Amino acid sequence: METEFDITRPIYLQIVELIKVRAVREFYPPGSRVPSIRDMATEMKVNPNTVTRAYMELERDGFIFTKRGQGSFITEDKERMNKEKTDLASQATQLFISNIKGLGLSKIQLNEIFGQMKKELDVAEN
Amino acid sequence: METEFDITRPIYLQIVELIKVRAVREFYPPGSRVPSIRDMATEMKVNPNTVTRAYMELERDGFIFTKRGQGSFITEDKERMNKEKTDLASQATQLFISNIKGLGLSKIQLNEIFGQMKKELDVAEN
Amino acid sequence: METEFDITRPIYLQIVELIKVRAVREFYPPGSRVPSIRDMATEMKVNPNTVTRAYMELERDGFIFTKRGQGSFITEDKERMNKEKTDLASQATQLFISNIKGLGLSKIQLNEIFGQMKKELDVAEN
Amino acid sequence: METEFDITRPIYLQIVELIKVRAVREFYPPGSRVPSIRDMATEMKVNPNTVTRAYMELERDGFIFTKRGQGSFITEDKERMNKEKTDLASQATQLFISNIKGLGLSKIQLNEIFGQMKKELDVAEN
DNA sequence: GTGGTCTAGACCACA
DNA sequence: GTGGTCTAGACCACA
Repeated sequence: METEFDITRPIYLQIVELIKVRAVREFYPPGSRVPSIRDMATEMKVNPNTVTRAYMELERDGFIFTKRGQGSFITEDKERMNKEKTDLASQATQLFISNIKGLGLSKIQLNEIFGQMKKELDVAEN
Repeated sequence: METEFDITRPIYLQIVELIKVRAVREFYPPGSRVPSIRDMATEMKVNPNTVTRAYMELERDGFIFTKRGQGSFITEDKERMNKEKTDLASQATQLFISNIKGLGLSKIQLNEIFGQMKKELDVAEN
Repeated sequence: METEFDITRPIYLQIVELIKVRAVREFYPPGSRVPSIRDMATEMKVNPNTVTRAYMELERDGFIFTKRGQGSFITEDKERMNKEKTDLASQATQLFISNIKGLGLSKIQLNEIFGQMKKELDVAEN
Repeated sequence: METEFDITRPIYLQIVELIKVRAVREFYPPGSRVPSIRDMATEMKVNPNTVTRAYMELERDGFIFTKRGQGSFITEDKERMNKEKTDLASQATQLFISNIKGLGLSKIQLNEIFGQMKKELDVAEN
């Protein structure tokens, strides 16, 4: 099984993204400790090795840093976090555009959609 | 393994959606024949039974109709197709909102995003 | 082989009807659990997939509802059950008519038949 | 495959009944020739041996008689034919009763059914 | 335990 | 060729 529709990606990458989303949303605030590999593996029901790989990726990426014997911590680098936030927003935007493009929606329909988005995201129309 | 990361959905439902997207985008125009179960199974690298299930779902749903011995065809019901288009747009919108919400983006950032979307989707700002 | 004699219908549809008959006759009362897929497959000596298909059909039809991990249950919707009862009666009636029609029975013979039916079905003649 | 619901019976018996129904309805009038084994086998898409067995059954039963080299013919015995007619009517009646019994229909519903039957079978109510 | 999904492969009816 | 049905059997999620 593996098709152009199989949207599964490696589990370790899914964990990488989860950590990023949680950090950006300050569920894991800057400088806070992320769950231990063991705990995360239990939560995710995956093998600890998989979590290890995810944390290695995050560390190489500068998103977390590890203190021997103490655990891993979210970066306190605000620039870094902002970049991540921007990336996530950008990915979401690109995904939306590619999903919507080609549907042949009318401008009226598109404007309705934007209206809804602005309302739900608290962006005042002027 | 079942985690909040596991975004896999049943393959047959992924095929259902693929057909819908292709039809709404008129890659499969109204009334046209969709690939045979065998061909689709080959294309997707899945078992023919899985495709059969997807096609059954689509037929039950009134999205395709089947002529025994001849194949399956996209509905010519314009209302039906419009409803599907609206649904796809709505799903994409909801997904975007849930992805973006909670990132704590500023109004300036959000407006930039809307500007980009409008540009790529050819919606004139006024 | 496909002749006007071949009265076989798909096994899964035969199971669908069996469940309906048993429910209408309250062998499976409203809200009661129907046998598990495995048990029914064993009872019927068919493959579990075939029973699964029958149960899917019944669920789609609103005749049973399924609780994951617990089993499938007969609808408690009385309207639904009454409709089913009426349908079964109607089918039986049509079958009888088509079997009897064209035999060229005399009115006397037909009236004898009705008399027998009324007697066995406890419908008082007046 | 073979369950309590599998209502298939031996093909040769199905052919036996078909011939009887056709004869009683005078599609094959008394004394007329029934199709040759070969023709019937072709019509039914079954093996000639199967038809042979059906015809043997019918002959043993006195329903048809065979003239060497000429074919098989429907009995001209009117008593015999009447008995057959009565049997078919009786079978249909019993089937109807067993289908309807236990459904718990009200007398009103049952009387509606009888009304419909009488109408379709041209039995005047008085 | 329960149902849900999937594969591999067979055989059939229809055209 | 097309879809329809079925078997045998695997593995999974849910409870």
